Amino acid sequence: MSLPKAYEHKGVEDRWYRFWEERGYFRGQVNPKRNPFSIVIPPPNVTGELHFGHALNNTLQDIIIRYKRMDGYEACWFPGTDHAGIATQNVVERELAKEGLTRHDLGREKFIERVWSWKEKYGHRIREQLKAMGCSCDWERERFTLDEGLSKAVREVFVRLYEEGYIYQGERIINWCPRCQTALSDIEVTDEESEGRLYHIAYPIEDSEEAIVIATTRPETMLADTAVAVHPKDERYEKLVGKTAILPLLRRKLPLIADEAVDREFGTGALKVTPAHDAVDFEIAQRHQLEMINIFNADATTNEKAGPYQGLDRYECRKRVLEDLKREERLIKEELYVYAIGHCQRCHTVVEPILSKQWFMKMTELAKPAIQAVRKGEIEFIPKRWEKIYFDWMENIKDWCISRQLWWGHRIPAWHCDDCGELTVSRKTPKACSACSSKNIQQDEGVLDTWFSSALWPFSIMGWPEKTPELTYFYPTSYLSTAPDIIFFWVARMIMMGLHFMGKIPFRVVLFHSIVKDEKGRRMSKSLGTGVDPLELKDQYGMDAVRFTLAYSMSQGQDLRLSLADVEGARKFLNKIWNATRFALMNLEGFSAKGLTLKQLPLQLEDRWLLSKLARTIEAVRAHLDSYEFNVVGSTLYDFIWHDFCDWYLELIKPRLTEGASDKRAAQYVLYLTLRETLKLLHPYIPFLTEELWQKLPEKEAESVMIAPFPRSESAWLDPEAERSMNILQELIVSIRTIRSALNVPPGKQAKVLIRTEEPAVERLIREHESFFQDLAWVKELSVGAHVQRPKQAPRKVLEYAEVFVSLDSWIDLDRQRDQLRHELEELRQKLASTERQLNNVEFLAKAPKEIVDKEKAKSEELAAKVERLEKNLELLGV
RNA sequence: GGGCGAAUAGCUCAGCGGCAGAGCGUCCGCCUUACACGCGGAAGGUCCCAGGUUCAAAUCCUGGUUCGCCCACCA
Repeated sequence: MSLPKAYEHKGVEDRWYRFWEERGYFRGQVNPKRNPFSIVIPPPNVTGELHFGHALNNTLQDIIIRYKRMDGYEACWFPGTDHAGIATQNVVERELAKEGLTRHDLGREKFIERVWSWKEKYGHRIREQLKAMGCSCDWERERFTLDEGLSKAVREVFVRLYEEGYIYQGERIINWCPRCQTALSDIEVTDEESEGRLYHIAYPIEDSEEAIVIATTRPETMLADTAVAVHPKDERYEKLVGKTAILPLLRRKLPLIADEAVDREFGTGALKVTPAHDAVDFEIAQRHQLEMINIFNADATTNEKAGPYQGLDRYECRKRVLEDLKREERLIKEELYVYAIGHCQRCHTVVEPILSKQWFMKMTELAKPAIQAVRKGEIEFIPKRWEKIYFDWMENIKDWCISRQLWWGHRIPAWHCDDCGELTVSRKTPKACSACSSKNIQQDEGVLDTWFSSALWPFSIMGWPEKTPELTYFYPTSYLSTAPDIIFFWVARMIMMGLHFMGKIPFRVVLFHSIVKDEKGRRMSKSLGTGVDPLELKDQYGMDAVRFTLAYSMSQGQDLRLSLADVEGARKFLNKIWNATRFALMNLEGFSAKGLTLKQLPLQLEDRWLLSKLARTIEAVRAHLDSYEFNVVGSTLYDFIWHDFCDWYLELIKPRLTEGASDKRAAQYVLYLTLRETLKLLHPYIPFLTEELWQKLPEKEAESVMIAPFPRSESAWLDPEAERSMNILQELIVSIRTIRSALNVPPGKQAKVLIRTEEPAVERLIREHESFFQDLAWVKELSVGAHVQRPKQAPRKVLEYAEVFVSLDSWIDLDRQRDQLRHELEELRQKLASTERQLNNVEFLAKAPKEIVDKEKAKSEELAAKVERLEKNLELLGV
């Protein structure tokens, strides 16, 4: 069997995905014999395409679920998608617009059919993309938030919360998007700073020459004013309170009232009260029983209440109002003014606060146990600082506007009676009004906020409200991985709903992953044109490379800047693994590990050293996976494989792999063992390549690496003595290489090396491993001992326990050697000075722990010795 | 207005009380038969600034500077 010299991912990845899927490895079953480990996927929007945020998030989930699956848990990753109310409806409306149609042209039923067919057509794309990324989801458990089962859960929750008094209908100021033509919740509105104007308008006082000047950024809303308010303690306006102002243009009489909500510092200290178009004004109006006038239609054009201004777009209306105010000389002043203005999260239209009858959920009581669950540590947030953000929001939580004037979504299960006006809220479509038995009932036109169903995801996906075995076994889930920007939208609400309906937290750990940015530090976004399709990179570099890069580059609490150079680096790492395996396989032909144990084999120093390193690597990988430090796991594996395994071990054992070498089998066994364990350690990160290579192993532990047991660190492998010895040999070899390189000696040129050491153990170690020096430092002749004399003008390197000389006769580059020594000496002197400063410090000697002081002393002695020897050396060179 | 995060090698970033690290880039030398997608070596740092705590600070505290992100009903 001969493999190509370079790893080619194309064709490999998808083949193995099919292999796993066909064998059912992704399935998670209720299995009392094992401990469950479950994850629910943050459901992507059906209409969406996966971007790098998804790629990162799902890679991290897949790493964890693969790790736990290999480690003996009954692992189950529940996948699915979200119907994404507004987003999806907008997409389909845009499609219709291309045909010159609106949803109203189709009507509700036809429109929803259209969205469903869109969903059927494109909804599977997410699944295909996740598969392409290697995600080991249990596809037989895939759900969609508008599925029959999940819709049932939604109705059940709505009805129960209504009956319990948490859900109510009310007339409130809500955020209205005139483009989407629906109410929004507070968190669906994003404030953006924008430059506007602050207009000062004079409202005359009835029966007086006086006027009161108010300031506003939205002058058109004056048409809906029903009062003017000042602060009760504002002396400037004391005598005006109780009088009547006249609304310019419309000449409506407005009471002048006093209310604490007015800020005396702002503008003129007088506030126009517009109860139907401002939340603060609405509250003032309630306190003073003011009239409430709504001047806007659903599309933010003015209605009949705007009088002569009826039928205008809100900005056109603003323009006309301002012109007329100018004409009437009521516009006193206008100034440039930068202020935050709310925009629709989905379409970026400026949101209009409008008084409207909507459905709300009372949150304060629901939030309490959810706060406790995190405070008591039942749910852990990583990084921890998100807990504070969660607490701040939850402790000041407002009622949640859950109704939307959309067509795509869960229809609100409430029916209004035309006869008695009462509401019937019911799980099933009622035949008659529950209050008066009238048959003239109409279902509420609205649907629920898309996040309403997402909040139930961790248990609705497992079949709730039925009492399924899955719920008993897999709930609560073990781990949630998500983007920090949906902590309020989703995470907080899942915790509240989970506690309320299941009586248990929905997950034990929440990892808020990094935000993925592009190379210039911009947030990846399709609308900004900075989005890159993860699958394009899969094509170019292979998904394994992309996965490794993402996991390796993430860092808890930090943004991740995705760099193509890093992906390229990961690809090279894969190639390195490919070639190391190729080398191993070439040398394992005919080898069988059957019946072999480490104990009976003549292990060499390098074998014991590598096994010790392997044991530490396994330990570190497990520990850092358990704490979700994916980057540390990545660098641990990278260092072990590239540096310990390839650079040192493979090079050291090459001579032993030749025919007839006496300890060949020991090397083969360690090689085989390390390769096998390493492939398993790597598998969660780079599932495709590891499977490809696993299948080529001479003796497979399992038919797939995916179901092989995750490595456990063997304490018997730990060998501190071997590590110390190898360190010394490595240091000596590097010293020789450094000298050679400094003198421009090509590797082909063999050198004579002398090592002076006064430590017998070091001397013995060197003698026993002379071949290391020949193979790795191209040494021809090696003399070692306490009485080794430095050959004339031989360049040297000073170590703690030895001095290394390289005798190179004719081709010594003296200048180079001298520069190098000077540089080194300077560094050493600085270090020595700093340690001496420490040791002359009485307080350091008195207060620092003994081992630190001892370490410092030893260091100082070594440095002093080195400096002295170097100085002598330089003298000899005639400096 | 409040809160949070970042600032470390030319670039991208780890490290977060006890000898300043990696990858990429740069420079020098190598086709040493697993890998030139490679091997060996090297250069390169006021750890943003100013104070403080400590025997000891890149790391902890205070205050700044610059950048980024959240939250908030000054119309």
